[in-house]
Order: sequence, then C-alpha cells, then structure tokens
Amino acid sequence: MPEGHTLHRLAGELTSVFGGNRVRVGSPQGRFAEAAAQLDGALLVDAEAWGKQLFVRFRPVPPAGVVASGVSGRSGKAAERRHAGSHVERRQRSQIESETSRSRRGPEGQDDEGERFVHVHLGLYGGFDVRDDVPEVPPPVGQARLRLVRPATPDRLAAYGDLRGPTTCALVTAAERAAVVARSGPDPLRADADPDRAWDRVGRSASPIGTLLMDQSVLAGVGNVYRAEVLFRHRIHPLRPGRTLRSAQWRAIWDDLVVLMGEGVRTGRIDTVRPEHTPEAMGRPPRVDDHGGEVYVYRRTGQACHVCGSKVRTEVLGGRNLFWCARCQPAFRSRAGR
DNA sequence: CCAGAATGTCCAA
DNA sequence: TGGACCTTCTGGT
Repeated sequence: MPEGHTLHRLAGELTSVFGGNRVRVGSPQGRFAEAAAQLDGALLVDAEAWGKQLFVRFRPVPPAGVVASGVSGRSGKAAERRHAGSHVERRQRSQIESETSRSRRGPEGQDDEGERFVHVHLGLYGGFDVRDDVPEVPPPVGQARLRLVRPATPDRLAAYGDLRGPTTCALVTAAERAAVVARSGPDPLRADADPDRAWDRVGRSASPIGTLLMDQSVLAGVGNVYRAEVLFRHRIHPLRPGRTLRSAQWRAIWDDLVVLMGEGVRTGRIDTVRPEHTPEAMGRPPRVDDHGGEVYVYRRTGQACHVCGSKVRTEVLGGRNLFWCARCQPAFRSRAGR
C-alpha cells in the first residue's frame, strides 16, 4: 500500500507509538537479525519519511549492562547475554561504535549523538503494521523481517510493529541516510520541498510526464495511483513529454499533489475526486472493489469516465499500468499531423 | 487450490 | 526488456 502518503503516515504512527521509548528490536524471520540484536534495547527517537523512504532513528545503546536494566525485567538477562556475545559480535559492535563516533561530528559539525537509522523501503509488497495498547504481543503473522516492541509499563499497555516484505531494511549511519535523501527529488509532503528542483528536470525532459512523475529522483513520493489521478485532474495525457508543459502547469500539478497527498496522510486513503464527482453528488454507487478511496481513472479500465462518460483506457508503460481518459486527457500534438 | 496482479525498484542481458 | 525481490489478496477452477 505504499505511496508517499503511506510512509509519512507510518512515520507519524511510529513516532507517536514508539518515539522516546526504549524498544525491543527483533527479526523473527531472521534476515535482519544481526542488526536487530545491535539495536535491541536502544532508544527509538522518531521516524521520518522522505518520499517512499522511511528512516527510524535510534540513539546508540549505552555500554552493555546499563541497557539491560533499562528495558523490561524479564528480557534484561537475555539482552545482557546477547551483549556479552561472541568475538564476532563484539568486533561488529566496536565497528559500529567507531562509525558512530565518526559520524558524531557530522559534516556541519553538529553533534548527532551517533544516531543510527533503520532505513526501510516497502517496495510493492511491503507493509508495516503497528498496534498500540495491546494486552499481549502476539506471535508475528507471516514473515516479519523486523519487529519493534514497546514493552508494557505499569501505566501503559504494550505496542508492537511488524515489518513484512520490504525491499530494503538496513541499519545505516547518518551519512548513509543523508546520501539516500540526496538522491531523492523534492517530496510534496515536506514543507521544505522545492518544486522548482523538480521542474528543472521535468521542463527539460523528453520523457513522458507519466514517467517523470514516477521517477523518485525527479520528485519523491508519487506512485501509480497519484500519477494517474493528478494527470487526469489536470487533463494532461500521460505520454506528453515533460518539456512541453508550461511551468505554471507544473506548479499547478505540484500544488495539487501537496493537497491530495496531504489528505492521504490524514485519511490513510487516496481520494482524488472533486466534490461534484463523488458518488453522492453523482448518484452513482461508491467504489467497492478495493483499497478504499474514490478515484477517476486508476484501475477503472473500460469503465465510464466520471466526467465525460467515455471508457477509461489503460496501457503498460515501463512495466507499470497507465490509466487515462482519452477524451478528458487528449493527446498532445507537438507538430501537425501527430 | 492455483495463477495472477498489486500503490516499487534494481539489475543483468 | 525481463527477471528478481517477496507478500497478500482476489478471481477463476
């Protein structure tokens, strides 16, 4: 379920549920076990999204033994044993510590306190389920690459989060995190994002606008649904070359994405139809099939366009399905006869 | 039950 | 361009 709004929503959820708490970190499925053991018992500071990338920030674990008492009683012993560890584990720990102290003084000379991050990218299948206020933490459902647990305290029930099917789940330094961010285009969901940075790419490119919108180095966070929907809302054919847009058109698309995706963060759904085209306004049945959210064209192949009634079209572009209304989004004619 | 598709991205040929 | 990654859900048998 991951377009940018999902990740921003998830970041907020992780921050409010786990932020400021020492957490148990595990990898039931095993593929993140080594890193999880190193983070286990650390302070989870907060989580943050950049486009579709998620970073969960941890403060380094104080020396072994101190930590164990800070977590929960029962797990303390196990954590202590783990921290004593083998030679290999000790060596890895000291590597981590030296990386940490190196990054302590970042490029800007700031004290980042040796923070480390779990970098998560959900990919097409991934999901991160968070449950708060549970009396018992159940065994994981399916293959959990990463499990976070906030143990119960006398005045608060437990919480947990399970990460399944991600394409990326990696322990990274502040510098590595910064490198990922630097590769991303501006994210409409971030207040500091600069739409002109994206326009620099879009306005020069011969690639279809439908391709550019999905290119995370052009702008970060848009996926197949928002791509299809924002192009419909602006009556732009998805194959139209980016450089044929006017900058005002790009700006309107950007501003629309800010609103639409912001709404997505709040509601957890992708709703893109204007008030006059809602099921209630039009007296049509609501969309029942999947995922929730009212849309104009996404996965509505062959169905009638809510605006003009002609059939929604689809075509594969770069391995992903495009959806558009040929009447509402006429082909761009760059030269006579084409 | 199995095949196929799905809001994603990378890499090799 | 096609496969790999890897999980869940749906629609057809």
